[in-house]
Amino acid sequence: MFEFLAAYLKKKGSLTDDEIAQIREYTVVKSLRRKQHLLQEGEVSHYNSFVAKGCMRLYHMSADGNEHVLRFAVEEWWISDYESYHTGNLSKNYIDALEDSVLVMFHKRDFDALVKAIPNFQKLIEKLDTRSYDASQNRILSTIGDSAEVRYEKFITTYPGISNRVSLRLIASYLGLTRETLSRVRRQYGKTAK
Amino acid sequence: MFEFLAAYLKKKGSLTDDEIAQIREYTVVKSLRRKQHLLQEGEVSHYNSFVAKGCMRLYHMSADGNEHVLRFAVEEWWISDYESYHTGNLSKNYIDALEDSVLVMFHKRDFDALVKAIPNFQKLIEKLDTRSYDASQNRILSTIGDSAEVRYEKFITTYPGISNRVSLRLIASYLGLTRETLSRVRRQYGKTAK
DNA sequence: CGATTCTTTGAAAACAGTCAATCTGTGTGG
DNA sequence: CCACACAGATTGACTGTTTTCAAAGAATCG
Repeated sequence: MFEFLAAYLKKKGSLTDDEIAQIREYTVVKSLRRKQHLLQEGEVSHYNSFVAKGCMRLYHMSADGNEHVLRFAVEEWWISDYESYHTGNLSKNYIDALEDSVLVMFHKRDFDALVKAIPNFQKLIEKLDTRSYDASQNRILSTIGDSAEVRYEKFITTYPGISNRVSLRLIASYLGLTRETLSRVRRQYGKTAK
Repeated sequence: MFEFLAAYLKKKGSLTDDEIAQIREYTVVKSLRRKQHLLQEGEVSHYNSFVAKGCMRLYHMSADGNEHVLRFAVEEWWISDYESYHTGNLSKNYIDALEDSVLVMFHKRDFDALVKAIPNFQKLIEKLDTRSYDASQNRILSTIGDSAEVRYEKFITTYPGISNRVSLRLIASYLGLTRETLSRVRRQYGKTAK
């Protein structure tokens, strides 16, 4: 399964075979069945994980038991609870598998060392970090400024690979809507879109 | 005005006087009167700016003329349209001064070089970047999961230095509410809070 | 196939937005 | 010093949107 990460590093970061071999040394491969958890609230997120196969989700559970999806991650995305990962504090969130999945994981300690040691890897990771930040800003803007219909529309056009793979309940949760509202919004959207 | 940045770098990043002198070489100091713009839609955000004095705001203007505040920045905060800054693409946003302000600005070219050259500076900036990302995640979570009242409450407790300095109209815009709704929410909050 | 989860629908209630008017505080010019 | 203008904040009445609760229909998994 490491081969998926190797191909990714070659394609996106132009890493050499030597560099990739070096990275391989520090990986842990983990398989998760659908619904299994990678992280639970109260644990520290020590690992940054590359999704080689499957679909993962980072979510928060509020006091009244409501789930809110913070992120999805499919093949070639990375996932961790970055707040806990960065600070070492206990996570307030959960990560679980929405499908049977395979992850290539790095302990933060090793990941940081590799980033420092391999300039091409560093460049790639920095690019991902800034993209991720920019995506957050766009999500904030859409959430505070767009109607439910527009938010849904933007989501399925921005992340078609996710929207046709996860349930509407989860998309609604990501968008900050109830499933009922999303259901009604889609009916409307179907009409106006074509 | 550079002295404000110097003190900040010493305090937050333990930079030496030599390092600070080196950084000083690349700064541009700019004063803005209230309501003046630092960046307009369609320009590229080439600079990262440290707020030495005053209060700035980054906002988006939607097609129908609505403003949405993406960020505030007061003393010791940094501001830029990071999406444009990172990618070099034209900005979709505006930055203006909410009060008479003084900025210590770095061209991205120089800023990147300094980050590379001064490890302590790099460490400080990386910490800020991750904090900024984590704050974005928390804002997303609050926006999709909390009621208007709770969002307001969290805002004023998280950013008291901002909430007692900017108008309610702007806080409403930051929270994704109309000023009327925020006004009503506050009346309720005043009752339940004490 | 049965059980479970996901999606849709309906009706009522809660919430937030719009528009228009009023109120408040601040600062300016006469 | 007062009168006035101005911007920000509040209020009321109304409209539109979203949630809630309950129930039923569709799809999926074991």
